[in-house]
Amino acid sequence: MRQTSLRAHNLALVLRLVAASPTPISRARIAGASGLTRATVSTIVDELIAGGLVDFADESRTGVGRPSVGVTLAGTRPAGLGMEVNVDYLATCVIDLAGQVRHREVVLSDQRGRSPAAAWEALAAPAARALAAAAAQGLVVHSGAVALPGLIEDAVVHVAPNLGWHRVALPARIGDLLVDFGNEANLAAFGELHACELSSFLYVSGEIGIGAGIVVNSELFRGTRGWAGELGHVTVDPAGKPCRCGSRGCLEQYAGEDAIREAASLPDAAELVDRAKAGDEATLASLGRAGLALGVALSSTVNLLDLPAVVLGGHFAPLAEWLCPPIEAELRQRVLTARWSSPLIRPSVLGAEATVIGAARTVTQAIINDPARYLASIRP
Amino acid sequence: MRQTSLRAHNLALVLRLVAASPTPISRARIAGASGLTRATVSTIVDELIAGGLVDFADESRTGVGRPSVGVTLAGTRPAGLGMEVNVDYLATCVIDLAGQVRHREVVLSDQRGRSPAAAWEALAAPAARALAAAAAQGLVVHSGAVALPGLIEDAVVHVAPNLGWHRVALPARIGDLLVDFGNEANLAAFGELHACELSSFLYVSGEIGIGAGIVVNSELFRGTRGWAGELGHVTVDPAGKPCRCGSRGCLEQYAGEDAIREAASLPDAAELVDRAKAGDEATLASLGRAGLALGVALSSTVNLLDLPAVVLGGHFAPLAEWLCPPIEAELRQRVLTARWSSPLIRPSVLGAEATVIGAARTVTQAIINDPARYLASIRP
DNA sequence: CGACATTAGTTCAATGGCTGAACAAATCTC
DNA sequence: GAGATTTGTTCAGCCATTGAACTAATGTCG
Repeated sequence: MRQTSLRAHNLALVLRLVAASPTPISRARIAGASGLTRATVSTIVDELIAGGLVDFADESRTGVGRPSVGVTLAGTRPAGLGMEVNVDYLATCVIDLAGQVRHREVVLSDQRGRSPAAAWEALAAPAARALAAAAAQGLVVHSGAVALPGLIEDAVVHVAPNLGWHRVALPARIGDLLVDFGNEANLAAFGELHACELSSFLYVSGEIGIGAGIVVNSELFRGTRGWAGELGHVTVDPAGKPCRCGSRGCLEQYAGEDAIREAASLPDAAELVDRAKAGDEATLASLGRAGLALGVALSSTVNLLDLPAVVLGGHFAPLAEWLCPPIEAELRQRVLTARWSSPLIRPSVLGAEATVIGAARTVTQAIINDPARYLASIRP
Repeated sequence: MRQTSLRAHNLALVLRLVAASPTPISRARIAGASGLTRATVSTIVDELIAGGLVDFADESRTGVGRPSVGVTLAGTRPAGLGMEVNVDYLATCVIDLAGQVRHREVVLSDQRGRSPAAAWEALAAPAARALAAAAAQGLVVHSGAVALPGLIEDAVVHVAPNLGWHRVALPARIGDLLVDFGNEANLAAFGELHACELSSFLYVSGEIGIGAGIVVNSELFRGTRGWAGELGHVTVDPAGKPCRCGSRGCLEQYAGEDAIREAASLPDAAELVDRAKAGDEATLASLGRAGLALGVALSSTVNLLDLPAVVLGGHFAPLAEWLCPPIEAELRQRVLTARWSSPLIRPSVLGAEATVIGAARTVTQAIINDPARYLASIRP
């Protein structure tokens, strides 16, 4: 470790404290919380202000002693562009450093059977609109991130079954913007992490397939190659229904959107919530079976990973009312530690927006985690 | 981060490089590998030598240029005492900084129904013998670690079903020695990590129960409270055999030692290997069924955690010959990524010794990870 | 109302630790 | 034996943090 990395570390430390504070925080309090001296904090804050990452707040604290000048995250300079290519829609969003959503758009557009190149082309227009909207608000977008429903490693999609993609090399930029790529469920979990007060949970993403993001102590667990969280292919019944992955009895065959819809004899999954509310027998039975299967798979997951909470996201979120009871019953029975510490189950806070917001958040979070690199990149 | 923590970080960085090198490594090469200057590395090595953590090697490299003086881990000063309290035996071992096993002892002693206090008393004698053996070799034992087959958190055993323990507070010392406590499977995985060349794997511990340790990028994944890895209670068949944990169809009911032995109609599990070698039909069938169940549970685990390898430890290690084929068949079918990257399955290198060695290793590894703290503790 | 307590922020010399260049040491090659 | 090569040391310089003294701005209380 070099000497300059000490400063890099402390820049990150201070910026993290500013980001974690809901209200403007004084340099004196930063010093107290970080263990640094007030002198050091002042020089570091000066550097962050010069780089446009934080700003002084207008109001100052009132009370005994000299009033403090609050420090907040800058609302304008580095923003993040999040994008999502999913089976039947494209989505974009822009968030600022503070995590505020400043622009959002969803374009219904079926990607099944389309080539990756066609998807990039389709994404170009909403991405350009997002950048324009950001510019209109004085935001400078630093870079972008794209969420995809597939297994991604080193800028290659190994497979994205529901898009029909296979071994697709990903572009380094969309337009002029540097972009990164990530798995849909992982990014949704990342988005949810910053929107709810939980710091460890399993985020279950119910889209056409079922994925999951594992968050432990506020960090995403990615596994060796970033492919952790394939909950949809956890075995629920070894001799069960064949799955298109080649296995049998995968969770997806019992709790996937298509499986629930078919078992409820519905032509369109969008009707599920209404039918369930209306008390439709077949729908309720189908949801009960899905909840049971989810309960079995989640129990195994919790036993393996020791997670205190499960967040139901994507299409599962609005169905939580009917899915939670059977899931909870299975967890109570099957989780070894449930007797004295039962896992919490609840719907996602962000719902369908979790994925794009999470993608955009990776951009801003990378800056917050390593401000020195960002500062070096904007003026060498 | 303070200024002194820069030195602390670099002490660890240099010591880690020394520990990672199989042969003595020169200060010049440490400088090259660490990015520090030769000057800095020299002062840091001086400090480590003064603290007794490393030593200069006797021989020096021959070749063009000034011969280098190698640096190695010191073989004497801080050693670790590992202990294991298991269902039917107690074990102790002493390892030095370099990871060499310098003493080992196993005492057959049934702990079922004995109180925790009785277990500590039984452990005192072998622990004292280990300390004496260490002293006779000039080793200074720094502290100890005890492996237990149960769920442990903050020096409390929540439950250790096979020992019959429940909510047991653990002592901070055994004799005069500071001790720490850990889960048997986790510590075995930790031991195996340093004995094999894999850096990411699932260690499956087949004792009376079935546990697992999850290792990702050379780090143990502990979950939120340290209870990750309860593989034995992953559901293999939702409507299957009832388990004493209160659930149904747990892996332990199909692949636990008792389950395999009973299905093979054997009075003693020790005969399993001989019977299998002799080609006994019932034994082979029982092992086949166990392998299948293991395959199902491991497939789900690999899908969730993205692990490239599975190590069969404990009683599974000598049975690997018969367990591997059905496990591999299931993994090929059920692991989503198996088509292009099939997980490796293999028996443990350390076998039954993995757990105690892993426990002892936590002591020495803690010193290697934070030498500054150790140095401060031995002379304030 | 004014002295004092209190809290925030700045200044500056001192310190700890790393760097880089020059140098000394030990070996090999030709 | 001269030169090339590599290792390790010495030392001045630099960078970031520290700690104490100082200034600044407010509230409190007699």
